[in-house]
Amino acid sequence: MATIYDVARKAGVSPKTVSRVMNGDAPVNTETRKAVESAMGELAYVPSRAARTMRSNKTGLVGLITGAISTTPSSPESSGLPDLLIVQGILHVLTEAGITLLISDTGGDPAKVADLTRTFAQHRVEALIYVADYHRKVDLPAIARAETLILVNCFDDAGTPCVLPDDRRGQHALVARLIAAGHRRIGFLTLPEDLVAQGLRLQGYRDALAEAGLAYDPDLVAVAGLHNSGPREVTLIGDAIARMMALDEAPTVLCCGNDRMALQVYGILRSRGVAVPGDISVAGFDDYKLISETLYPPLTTAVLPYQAMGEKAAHMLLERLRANAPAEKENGPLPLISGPVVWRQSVTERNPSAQTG
Amino acid sequence: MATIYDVARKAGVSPKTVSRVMNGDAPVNTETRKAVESAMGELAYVPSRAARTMRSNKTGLVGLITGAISTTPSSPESSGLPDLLIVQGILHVLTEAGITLLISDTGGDPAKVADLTRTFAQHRVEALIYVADYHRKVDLPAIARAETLILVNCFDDAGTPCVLPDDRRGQHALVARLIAAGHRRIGFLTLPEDLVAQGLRLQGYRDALAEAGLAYDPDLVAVAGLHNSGPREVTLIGDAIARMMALDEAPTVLCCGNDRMALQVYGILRSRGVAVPGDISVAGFDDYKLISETLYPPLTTAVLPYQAMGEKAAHMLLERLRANAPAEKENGPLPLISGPVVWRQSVTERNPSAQTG
DNA sequence: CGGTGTCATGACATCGGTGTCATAGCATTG
DNA sequence: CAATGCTATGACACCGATGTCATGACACCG
Repeated sequence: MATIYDVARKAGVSPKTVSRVMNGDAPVNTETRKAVESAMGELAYVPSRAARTMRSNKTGLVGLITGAISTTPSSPESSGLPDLLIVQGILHVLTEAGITLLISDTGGDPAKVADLTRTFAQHRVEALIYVADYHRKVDLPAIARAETLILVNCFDDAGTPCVLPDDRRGQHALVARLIAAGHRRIGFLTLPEDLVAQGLRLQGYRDALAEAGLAYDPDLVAVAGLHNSGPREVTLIGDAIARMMALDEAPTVLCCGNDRMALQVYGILRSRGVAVPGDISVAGFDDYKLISETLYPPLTTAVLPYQAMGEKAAHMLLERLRANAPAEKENGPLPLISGPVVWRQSVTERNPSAQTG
Repeated sequence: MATIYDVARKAGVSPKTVSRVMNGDAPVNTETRKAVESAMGELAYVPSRAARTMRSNKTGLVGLITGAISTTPSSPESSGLPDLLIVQGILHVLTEAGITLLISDTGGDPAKVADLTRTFAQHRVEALIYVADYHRKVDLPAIARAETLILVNCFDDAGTPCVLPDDRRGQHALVARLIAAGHRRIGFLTLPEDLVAQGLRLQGYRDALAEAGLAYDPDLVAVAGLHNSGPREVTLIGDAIARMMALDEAPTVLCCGNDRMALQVYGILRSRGVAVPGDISVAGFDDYKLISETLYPPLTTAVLPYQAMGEKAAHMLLERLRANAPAEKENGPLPLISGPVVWRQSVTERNPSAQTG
């Protein structure tokens, strides 16, 4: 591979002049520039980042870790998707900014974090991003010390900067929209109770009810999600639905903890001869398009903006890099990213005047 | 950040000796070694890859590009998932091998490939991987010249090494298994005709029929998939099903082009009062667990082993790197990766003696 | 006891860029 | 015309590792 010396010799100038042509940091005579540029072209010269890094201490690299990072055991709600979508969002923004992403995966083994971090350190990454596969608290090994570090889809006790989904607001918006559509009895089949998202979404649900002056009825709320699909979850959901449908005032719509659960609810309801949305409406959460757009009828759901979270994290990172502010512990409000409600045909409009929202 | 000189000074030795301790490439006195190691520990020394790269010309970096690479327009069957799963597979293997992956995304713009490739070249990546989001032919810009390059989920005319899914074998295995279960009239709702996978899977379908001595009946095959979900696809699939069900000898099972289509088929069948699998069986393709495990009843399907394809590609890469054989055009048989059939409750066993397979 | 081999270590050059400083050439200015 | 300033360029050192070679201290052997 050609070096700056080869180019310099071919163009009949000094290496430093070639450097100046590349970086434009000092005036170069037009003819000299042309000579250098054609020499670079002929030799297919590509400057070496390694050499450049040696002096400038700027690598243009950022490290990203997905998979297990916490030292606490984790409950894998993991479909493996969210973290990948977040990574895509980060990738777009950073690529645009000329930053190259080093990506590693713990493969589920938290013990590997130390190794990966060291590898990143060897490459002198300018910052680290950790992406969790579902909204949760993490317990960071104290390795990623002084470095700029940003957490996505997770948070810790130390106040490390993070980007989180606004589960509460999302559920609130969805339920408010259901109410606007004329629904008053809103069943809620929640995620497992140990998930952070579950508590927040329940709050959002209650917020929306309170805002509309509706009473909170515990009979309409049931923990019905498990961490994985399977016959046990089908039973759990089925029982919850049966209980709710048997109420004096049965729900007119079922909010599900996520789209995956909604998919199960479709099957369960239909196998019992209950039509969606003819007999009862169904709503999800996440907007996994693979499910929400494909279900028949298509699913009304709240967007969990994974891609946007990734983009937000990338922007925060760029800002910090420019400001040269490493790992500033923020005590301001956390950046909570919320997504819109997507209205599809799985929910009936009981109140034709409520087409807004 | 501490350098090898700092460590050497602290330990009272020469930098070269520190280097020897790190690399173990020459004998070092035990006491000297201990002194050096404790100096490294105290200074939290991490060697610089950049400096190391300067002499050795080994970077331990591999570049990966996803998104549009081809200069030909593409039809986006893309749910965005496959490429991500493939990347995960690659990531696991390469991380294990101590190689760090530089990942970029064209964001759908083929024009960016040149930029990305140049960035990778600056980092002196030792190889390039391109990952497509669905099985297709690509038309590579002639940039990634001499370098070791591997294509995943796609192929080109130039004979660049690639890893592809064995669509034909997968469909063959699935249909053979259906036949073993006693099914004789097997409907096939295929993917759009312009997809490479469609032709291969249709061949697999015919292979299995021929092998069992069953006649191929064109009435049982319909192109019913579009590139995206939506009312048009629902209509297409619905019409195809109606036509097949009205045949003198209606199918007892419907094979769908992929799991997403199967999900639609579930909805369409049930909205017409047709029970799955009571009245008719359904099979998919891909084994997107999010769908196949969650559908009610769970979906019988053929695994499209994206993760395994990624792993295979990574292994091929490692082998080439070790052999130092850049971009050898292979003319041997292509590595086609096939996955198993996953048998779930969406297909009835009509022949109780056929529990094998 | 001198020659030879092994062990342990250091001096020095080098990889490919860039920062610093010097300098030659020419124009401008008082 | 001498002093000053700007343009364009090069010489040289340096970033932090490692490859090459030299060397001093022993041990072993005949």
